[in-house]
Amino acid sequence: MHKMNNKNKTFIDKLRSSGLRPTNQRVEISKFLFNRKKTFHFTVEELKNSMNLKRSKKISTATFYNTVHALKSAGHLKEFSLENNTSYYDTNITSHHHFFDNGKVIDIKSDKITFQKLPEAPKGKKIKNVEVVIRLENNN
Amino acid sequence: MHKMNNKNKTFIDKLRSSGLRPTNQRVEISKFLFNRKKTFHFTVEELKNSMNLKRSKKISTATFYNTVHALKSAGHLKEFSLENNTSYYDTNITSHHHFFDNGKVIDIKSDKITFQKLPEAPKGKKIKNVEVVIRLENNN
DNA sequence: ACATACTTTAGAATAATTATAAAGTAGTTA
DNA sequence: TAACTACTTTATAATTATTCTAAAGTATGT
Repeated sequence: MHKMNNKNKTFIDKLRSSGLRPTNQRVEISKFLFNRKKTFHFTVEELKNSMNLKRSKKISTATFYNTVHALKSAGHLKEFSLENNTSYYDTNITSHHHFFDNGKVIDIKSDKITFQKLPEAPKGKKIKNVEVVIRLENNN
Repeated sequence: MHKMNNKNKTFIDKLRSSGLRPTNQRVEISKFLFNRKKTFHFTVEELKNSMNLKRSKKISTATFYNTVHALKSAGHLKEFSLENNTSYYDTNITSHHHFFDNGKVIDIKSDKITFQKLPEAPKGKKIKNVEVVIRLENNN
């Protein structure tokens, strides 16, 4: 039994609140995802490659998928899709919006977009969230 | 050489302007997609199944994908993605928005949503389009 | 230490999509 | 029409992202 430092605390909490025991692999993934100043956008494949590159003992694909899924289901990651049949995840789970620029994703803070008019939800339904995607192209 | 009726004209034009010769298969697909009053949302798999169900001679998967792609590239179809790694297409190519309700898609006319505030595009970029997705959930 | 339950992993399975290459069809030209 | 060329269709293989499976490993409570 070793002492746990504060840095790791947060990641471990996210794992626990996702119903996951904090195993070594999961702690490393969680640390990699959340131990950063800026929002991080990634696909599971990208995450796996960048983490495994520097490791002698690789973490398996299934573990990456399982961990990312659990974190997402618990609300610690946000999922979104581009037009390439791949799931992207965002460590910024606060309500916000995105610029899409040729596959590159840039966050837009929620307060940068406000609505003058929004439609009513159909009867029996209510609005869960509103997401705006602003597609960019080059000036010429 | 047979006379072409007006109904077919539109579909054939869409094919030609997509760089596709109007073969039988393509004309039938184009007709199926565009000969309808309401906007049509579909995946290639759904399109294939619903068209091939009533046919003795099936149209191949590759032809569906090729035709849909060309129509999309030419701007006759709009592509969008949900969180299930499948491409959806929309015969409504005018700028508009969507409700997503458990995988079901409902169009929102462009004028139903207006903005009070929108961010500037990053330098060197300009805004190509703005798309809003309103996710729904059941009341209570 | 034991038992039970949860994890990891490699590899198989699946689903959506794209690529390939052979056979078919259309359009053009002589 | 005959011949030629270019474009199409198709079945099938290949690819990519993801999920499933089952065996071996690890953790936690008693």
